[in-house]
Amino acid sequence: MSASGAGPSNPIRLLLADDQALVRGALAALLSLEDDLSVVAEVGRGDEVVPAARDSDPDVALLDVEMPGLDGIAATAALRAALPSCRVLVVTTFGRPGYLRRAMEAGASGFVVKDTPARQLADAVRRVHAGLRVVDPTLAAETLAAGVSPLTDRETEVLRTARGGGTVADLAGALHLSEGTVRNHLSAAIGKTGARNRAEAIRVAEQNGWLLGE
Amino acid sequence: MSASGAGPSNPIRLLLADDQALVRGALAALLSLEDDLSVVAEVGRGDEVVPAARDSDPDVALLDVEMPGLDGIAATAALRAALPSCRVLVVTTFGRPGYLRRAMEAGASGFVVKDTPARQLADAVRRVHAGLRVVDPTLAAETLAAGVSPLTDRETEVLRTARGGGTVADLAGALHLSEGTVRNHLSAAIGKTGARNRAEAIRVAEQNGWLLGE
DNA sequence: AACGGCCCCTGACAAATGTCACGGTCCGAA
DNA sequence: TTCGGACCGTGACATTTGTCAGGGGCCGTT
Repeated sequence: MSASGAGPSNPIRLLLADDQALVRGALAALLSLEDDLSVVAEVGRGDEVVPAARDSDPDVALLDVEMPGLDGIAATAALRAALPSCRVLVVTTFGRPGYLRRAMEAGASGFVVKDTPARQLADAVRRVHAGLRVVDPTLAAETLAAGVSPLTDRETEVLRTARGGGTVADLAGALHLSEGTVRNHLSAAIGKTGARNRAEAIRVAEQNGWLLGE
Repeated sequence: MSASGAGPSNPIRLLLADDQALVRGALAALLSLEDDLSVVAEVGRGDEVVPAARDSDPDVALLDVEMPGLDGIAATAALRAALPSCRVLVVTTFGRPGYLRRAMEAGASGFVVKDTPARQLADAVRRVHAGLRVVDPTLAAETLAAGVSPLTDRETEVLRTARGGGTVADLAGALHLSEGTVRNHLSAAIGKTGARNRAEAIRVAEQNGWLLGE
C-alpha cells in the first residue's frame, strides 16, 4: 500500500524468525549485504510472527521450524491466513522429510536447510518473492520415499509424550489413559515404524518428522 | 611471521568452525561488519580446524561444539596444542553445563550460547583476544550446581552407545561385553542420574553434557 | 444397515529390563 | 601390603515392557 516509492530501488522486505538470537542477527547481517533485500522485523518466537508481520508488512518471511510458542509450520499456516500476500521460506536445521511435507501443506513457498551455502540464501529469497518454489531436490526425493506418517493421531501423541522418557504409568497419567491402552498404542507405533523398541520407534518417528506438534 | 603490518589498523584474524554452512556464512557476514575483525578461514568439520588454522594463522577461533569429525571440545584441545597463541571462543547451541566445564578444561577462553544477542558477539571476540575470559554468568552457576559427571568411563560409554535405542544384546555386541555387565552399568547409571529409566538416564546425562565423545 | 477404521479398555502371556548379591581381576593410594 | 575403587562376569529375581486376542463405542462411507 505504501508502495511505489522512488521507483527502481524498491527492496524486498523481510521478516526473520529464529529462536537463537545469534543466528537471527547473523542472518540479518548476511541478507542486509544485498542491495535489494531489507530486514524489517526480527522475532524469536513462533507466536510473535503474525503480530510482527502485521506491523512491518514484509514480502517474505524466513521461519525456523524449531521455535518456542508456535513451531514454524504452524506459524506458516497462521501467517498465510493473516497476510496472504506474504510468502514464506522455511529455514531449518533438520532436513526431516516430514517437515518439508508439512511446510508445503501449510503454504510455504520454499524450504531450505541450514547447511546450504550462505550464498544461495539470498537467491532463494528472491525466487520465493518472485512466486517460484524453492526446494532442496535431495530432500524432496527423501520426502517422497518416506511418505506420510503411518501413525494415527493417538499413536503420535503417545509417542510424542514418551520422548521425555517416562514409564508407561507416567504416560497413562499424563494422557488420562489406561496403561494397557498406552502399551497398545506404543506397540502399534513400534510395529509401524519397524522398530524393536520404544526408544527406536521414537527415533525413527522423529527423524521422519512425524512427531511435530499438532 | 607476516605480522607488524601498517601499524594501528591491524584487524583481529578469525577462524569460524560450524557444521551448518548457512549460519557459518551468516556469522562471517555479521563479524565482517566490524572494522577491527577479519574472517580469514571457515571450516565445517572439527578435524579441519587445526589444518585451516595452520594455513591462516588466526588470532581467535570460534568453534561450535556439535560438529562432524571432531567435536568442538576436542578441536579446542587440538588447536591449543598446535597453535598456543590462538585463543578459542566456543559458540554453541546448547548451554549444557558439562559443555562449559569441558571447554574450559580443554583450554577455551570463552563460551557463548547461540541465543545471546548478536551485538555481544563482537565484544566477546575482542575480550577473548585481549586475554580475558568470557562466560555466561547464568551458565557458570548451573555448571557449578551440576558438578562433574558422576559416571564412570564405562558407564558413560554404555550410556552413549545406548542413545541409538538398541536392546541390551545390541549394546553387549557393540561393546564386546556380556549382557549382564551391560545391565549392571546401565543400572548404575540410572541410579547415579536419579532416573527411573534407561531413557530418562540418557536424557539427564545428555542435558548435563556428560555424554561428550571421549 | 453393514462395514471398516480409530479409539478405549481388559486380561494374559513372553520377553526385555532393572536390581541385587556375589566372585573375580587389576591398579593406585594409603 | 592392604585397602578401595573401577572393571568384568555370573546367576537369580521382580518389574516393566511388548504382544496378542479379545470386548465395546463412535463415526463416516458404502
